[in-house]
Amino acid sequence: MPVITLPDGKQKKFDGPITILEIAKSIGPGLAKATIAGTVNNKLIDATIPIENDSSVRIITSKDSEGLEIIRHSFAHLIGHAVKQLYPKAKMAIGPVIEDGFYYDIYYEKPFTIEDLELIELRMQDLIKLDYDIIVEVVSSEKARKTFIQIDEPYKVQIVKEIPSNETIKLYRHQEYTDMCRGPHVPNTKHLRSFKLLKVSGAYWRGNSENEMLQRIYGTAWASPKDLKTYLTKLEEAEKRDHRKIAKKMSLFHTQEEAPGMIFWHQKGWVIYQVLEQFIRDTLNLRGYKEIKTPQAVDRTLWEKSGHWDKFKSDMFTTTSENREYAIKPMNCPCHVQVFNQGLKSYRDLPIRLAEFGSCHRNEPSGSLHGLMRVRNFVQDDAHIFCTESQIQSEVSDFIDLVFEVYKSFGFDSILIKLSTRPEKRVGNDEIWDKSERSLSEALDAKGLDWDLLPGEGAFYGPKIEFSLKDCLGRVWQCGTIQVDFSMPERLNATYISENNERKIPVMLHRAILGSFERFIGILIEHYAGHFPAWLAPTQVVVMGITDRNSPTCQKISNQLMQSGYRVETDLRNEKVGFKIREHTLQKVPFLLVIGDKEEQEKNVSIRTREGKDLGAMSLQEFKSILDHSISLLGRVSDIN
RNA sequence: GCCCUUGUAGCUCAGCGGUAGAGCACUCCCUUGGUAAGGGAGAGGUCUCGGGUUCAAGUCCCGACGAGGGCACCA
Repeated sequence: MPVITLPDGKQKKFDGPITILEIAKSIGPGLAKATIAGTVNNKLIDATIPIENDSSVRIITSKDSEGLEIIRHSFAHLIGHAVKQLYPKAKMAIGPVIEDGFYYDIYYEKPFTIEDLELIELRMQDLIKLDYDIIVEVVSSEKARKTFIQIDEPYKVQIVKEIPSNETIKLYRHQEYTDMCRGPHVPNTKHLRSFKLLKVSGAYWRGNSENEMLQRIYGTAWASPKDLKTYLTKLEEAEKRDHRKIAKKMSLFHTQEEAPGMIFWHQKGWVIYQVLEQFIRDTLNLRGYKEIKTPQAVDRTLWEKSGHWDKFKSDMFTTTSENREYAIKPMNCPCHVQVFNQGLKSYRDLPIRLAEFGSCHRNEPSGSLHGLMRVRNFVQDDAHIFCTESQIQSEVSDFIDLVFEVYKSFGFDSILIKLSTRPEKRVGNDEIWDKSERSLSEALDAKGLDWDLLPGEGAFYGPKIEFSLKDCLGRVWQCGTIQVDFSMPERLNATYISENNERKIPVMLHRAILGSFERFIGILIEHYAGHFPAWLAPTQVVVMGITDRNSPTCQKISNQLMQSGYRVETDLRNEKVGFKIREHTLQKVPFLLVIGDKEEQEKNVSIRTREGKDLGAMSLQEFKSILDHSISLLGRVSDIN
């Protein structure tokens, strides 16, 4: 005789075991219709599993976030149902929920094509329309094992094997199709309405590249057709922001076959790059960093000493000369230690902060290359801080402030922070790792920041904090980082003289704010959709005339602006002003300056913004102050779109 | 690196066995026009590269390279 307590505190008494669905029915038919699952004492449960004891219960519909997740999970099963009908020989592996959707990994002898995907989607739609009940069955792991052996699902058998044998397993029956899941799932396919299969791709079984490759079908699903449409529109919009497309239209850079993963910067892209570099240089100079420059290619013996040769040999580009082997540097730190090692250092000299805009090459796997986001040649806003152990925390703390300040200058407010700790392949003893990891987490906590722990994801020489930004597609890109390194200074014989006149080994902090300029510019292109704030805009002003008569004046005004240090173009082409306005607006130039007879007479310039706003006529002096103001805002503008 | 898709004019794309096509851009001519495309003419391609099938190959097959989407990797 369970007593059921509802979220509003109301209690209901039932004569015997009762299901979520039945409780919902007792409240009202509308609710019953919308019921997807429930929670019993805050634990998720299927709508059709009987509750025996007194419990507090919550009913879940598609309006709850758990509800949407359950819907997506059930859609994954529905892929299974459809696929097994169409391709009986397919073997189902795993089908989890992911952000905005779900996928299913499947083994099948032939690769699925786009046409297969359409067929599967159509079959799913047919199955949904049957409004069939999904039957959940709680069984022993032995029974589950036998079931999957019987229907010849080897991947499921493997998964069952890894579940402790005393645990029960839930089987979900979709008519003739049987799947297995922690659940819960929707009780009927009538809850599955708004979805779309998006793509097929390869994926390793268990995410391990040693294993066979399965085929992954991705889909998205939502509580309503409206939500689905909103999401699909968002995807389209995001695609328009793709930095590779925008960069082509704006002529920022290109790549070509002969140099995969390396960037040919065009003038306009290079302007952005240089403005960024100077901005970081100025910022670092104010904070006691000393900029240096070190060699591109260094003898392999240095990389052997630093430990890179051992761990990353195949990822480095090498070259030989006169029987000596060199590696093109994949990072700057070993060279920075060489600079530190010149001359005897005292504890009084520490911390020493050496910065370099160092060009690095890494032979990244071909399949990982992606526009500016993942390249083989990149430049970091790199620096290494040599300090004592007692200085670590304050250096880390200052750096975190710096990162947030710099990101703010670009208008980034959602920053993800992750702390990565010791990996399996590493140098240095556990005591050192304990100390390093603690110093990072304490610095973060002292600032009251939210962060995620990534166990085992640290660099081989030390733990790290990573700062990541999200791009328009929701992909997360790591930018800033700070890494504690107790090992490399020792390996490369860095020392300083302590207060007690002893030789001691400094701690080294590897750190970057933007990460690579390439990636950061990629993120900026997508973030601004090409509408760079005036500070970064490759061309800040275009001066154009109405007729040929106005050309000399245009030229004069352009020259004046250029002499004041602005980035200016002059458009004297034999085209109508509307045509020129259109072109430069599409090129996202922030300010368009129009000169006609009227302006010439009144010694004015007419201003139009790329947003289409007419600022009217004004003196050149007035315009300059508008431009100065716009530039001084940096990227701290919320209305850039 | 692995799986799938893909590579035609400067760009975006059509053509899918029978001697290369469109729009935009480009060049020239006309037009001097007041805030998102004025008009006309012309030029432009070893169809990524290398093999093969065929009387005949952008078109079909194999391979290489690049690109796209994932997976794996990311010091």
